[in-house]
Amino acid sequence: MRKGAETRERLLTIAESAILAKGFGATSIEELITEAEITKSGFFYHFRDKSELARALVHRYLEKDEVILDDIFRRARELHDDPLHAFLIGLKLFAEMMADLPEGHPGCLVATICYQERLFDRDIHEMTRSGALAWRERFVAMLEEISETYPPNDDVDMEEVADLISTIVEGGIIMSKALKEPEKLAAQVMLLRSYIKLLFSPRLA
Amino acid sequence: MRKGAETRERLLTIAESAILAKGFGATSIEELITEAEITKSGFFYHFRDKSELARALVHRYLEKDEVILDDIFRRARELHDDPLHAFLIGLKLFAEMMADLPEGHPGCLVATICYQERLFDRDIHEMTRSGALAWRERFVAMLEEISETYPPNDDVDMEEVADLISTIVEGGIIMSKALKEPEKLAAQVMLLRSYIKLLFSPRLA
DNA sequence: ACCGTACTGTACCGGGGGTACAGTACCTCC
DNA sequence: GGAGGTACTGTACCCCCGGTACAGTACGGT
Repeated sequence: MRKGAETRERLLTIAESAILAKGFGATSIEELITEAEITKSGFFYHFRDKSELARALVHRYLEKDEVILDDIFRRARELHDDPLHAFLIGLKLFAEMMADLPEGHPGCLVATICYQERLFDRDIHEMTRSGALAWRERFVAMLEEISETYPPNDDVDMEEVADLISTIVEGGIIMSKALKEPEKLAAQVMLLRSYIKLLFSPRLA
Repeated sequence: MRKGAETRERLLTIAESAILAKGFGATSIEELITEAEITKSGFFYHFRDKSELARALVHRYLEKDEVILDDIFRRARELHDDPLHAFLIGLKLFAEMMADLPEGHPGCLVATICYQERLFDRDIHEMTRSGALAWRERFVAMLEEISETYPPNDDVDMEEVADLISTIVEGGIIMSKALKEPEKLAAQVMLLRSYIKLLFSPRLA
């Protein structure tokens, strides 16, 4: 039981980094078991097929992601009681976390899956979609609380602004990779912070 | 000569949509030649190997992209002589173009390649990087002209703002796909427009 | 008639996904 | 201390696909 879960986790970790670097279709079960030092039978003991591996991967990824975001914005709220300032602090903490990744962000599983749609079944697409909707709901709640105190300086839909956060993180990861500038992601998140500041700043009314 | 170029173009078009839907590694030469109705030998007559196909694909993609952007921002400038208003019009035209894609944006080749780095050689990475730098230069030039007349309302680096445009397009494509909301991309580009408006609007100084 | 272009046809190799089982080492619980 | 479950290994096998090699050919222009 204990040992099985460890091997499974090791397989998932190896698979995640391989898939983010080469894509799902180009990642062979062979290379995963070589790196994990088990046999092919061992792999199929843990996962019925490659598609079950994908499901387990996305499940684990989204759960970890939730924990990280919960943690950052909970700490931000502890540092400042005002919703706008707490949110700006949260974005700063997030940007710092992205800047602390020495080789840049390894990539988002949701993005990989979107760019290889045809390889995955309806289940996986449901999972990534609800992951993206969870991001939206999290940020919409914060933004609506902010706009109660600070009327926005432009007529924008808060749901769109919430999605803009995910958009900039996803886009920032790609631009970091394309430009080979790992620090780009953090810088783009800080620009988002600049927009939030301008959007809600009462001095500019 | 004439017929050869046609077949080659057909292969590139088929390959592009297959790669954007399934990834490079998962796209088989077999399926490309089946759809193009030629033999495997015919494929290898046009491309030495899969990697040469990739190079040709990226080359064609970036050239088309340049033409489209040139066109949009040239027309925008014809519609308004002021650099800020022309840029805002250009973003609107761009958003409309994205909204007119009935099935949503098919995806950006640069993004696919970034998420499958290990499958491509140095040449291809140089091509995608210079593509991203070309986007930056195009927008930096416009933004600097704008900031001569309209001092920005926040202390931001114009190179970062230029990259934000690419970031939002790349991220918007992913969010459209993840959420299965094709109209999301256009909406996110319009939010970027809102940021540019707030950043340069003299009324908010 | 000849030459280049644009292919087709055939044959072959090795690797990878996936299936099917039989066997086994180890631990736990009764 | 035996039974049964967990977590594997070992072996054998099938088919498909990427990729290579190279011989042959239909056709259009000069």
